[in-house]
Amino acid sequence: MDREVARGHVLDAAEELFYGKGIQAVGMDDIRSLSGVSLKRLYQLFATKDRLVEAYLERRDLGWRRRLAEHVETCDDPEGRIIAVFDWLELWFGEPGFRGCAWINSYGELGATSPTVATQARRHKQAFGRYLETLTDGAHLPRDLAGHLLLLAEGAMVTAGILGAPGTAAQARAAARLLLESARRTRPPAPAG
Amino acid sequence: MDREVARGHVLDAAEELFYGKGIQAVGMDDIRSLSGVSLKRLYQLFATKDRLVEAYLERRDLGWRRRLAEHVETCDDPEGRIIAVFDWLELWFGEPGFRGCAWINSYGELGATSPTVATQARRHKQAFGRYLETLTDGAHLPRDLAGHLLLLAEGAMVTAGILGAPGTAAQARAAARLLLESARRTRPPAPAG
DNA sequence: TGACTGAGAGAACCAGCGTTCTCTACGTTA
DNA sequence: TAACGTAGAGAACGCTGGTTCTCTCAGTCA
Repeated sequence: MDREVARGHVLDAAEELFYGKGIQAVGMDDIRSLSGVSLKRLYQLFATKDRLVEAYLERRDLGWRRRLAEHVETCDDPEGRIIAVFDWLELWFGEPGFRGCAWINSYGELGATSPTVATQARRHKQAFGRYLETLTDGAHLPRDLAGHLLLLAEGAMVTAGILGAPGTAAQARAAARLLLESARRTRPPAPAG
Repeated sequence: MDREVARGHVLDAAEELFYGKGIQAVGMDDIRSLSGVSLKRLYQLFATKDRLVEAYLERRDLGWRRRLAEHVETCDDPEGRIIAVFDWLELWFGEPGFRGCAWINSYGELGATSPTVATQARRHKQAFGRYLETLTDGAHLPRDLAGHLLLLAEGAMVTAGILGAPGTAAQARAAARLLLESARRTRPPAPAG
């Protein structure tokens, strides 16, 4: 089996298990069973469990942000794009197996003891925050708004994860609309021409 | 040593260690060392680690909500009380050893495998949400606002915990003010008399 | 005084798990 | 065909940690 193919299988298994059950609840043996990659090979690909966790979080970060961006880019209106973030959250929350934000969960589990996990969580949230800033910049709205939207989105992820309330994303979107209107009122769009 | 005194010492140790390092990173032996209560006594007080975790989360829930309510009640103005929630978050975030929300962290760590922890986290968040509803009811503002404020507060806890950004609570408070104004505009206070 | 109860200290037991090692078998090349 | 390198299966190792057991001792009551 090709090295890259094996790597992909291992990361697929890691993502399913780590996200679904938590990192410490999953043993390297479980990864082996689900991926079909032998322990020996597994340790050739990832020297320690910590490295596997890091690779899992890195790959998921790229995928998560790509999926979000792809959805947002289906919308042409700069302000609509901001709202589209919350539409995408709603889609995500509704996916089978949704269990909250992988980075929030990992950070809660290992943030205090694993610098690797703490760093990955911080990077992911910073990247998401910067992405929201590109959206508010694109709509000529103040960056304060991006900060507020970040809080709403994070709160929605947590609340949807713990409470599983079905209307959480819609609630966040409604709040986002109100904040967007407030921001538009204080800083109207650049004059045409 | 009196039973209740020993129980208090154990829970003090549990709270310090579980909150600071995560639940799975702390062994019963660590609890014994810090509390000064022997393992035998410890297991007489809490039959299993799971029961100790439950008692820790229950006691912390009562203390956390009491401290919040005490701060909020220093303010007489119904709308000011709503803002006071975010003032209190700012105080909390600034405390030494702050490491995010104990329930969000516990849920991330054990929510998928421990019904005890999942239940405690859900209960705590529901109680906090209901408390916010009493505040919006008291200010004659719609309950939608309470839901939005919950998302902001949860998002602030997560963001302050992971990013440690010092301005997070102030940002959440600013967003809360905007949402409160929006809500007041659509549903003005009940007519006097 | 002498059996009994309860407490503390710490060893012991047992299971889980990260990591490594052994054994076997198969494909490749001279 | 025969030596060799590599891979897989799974046992083994060592450590951690939840839980229980043992031993000792102080205090109590007949």
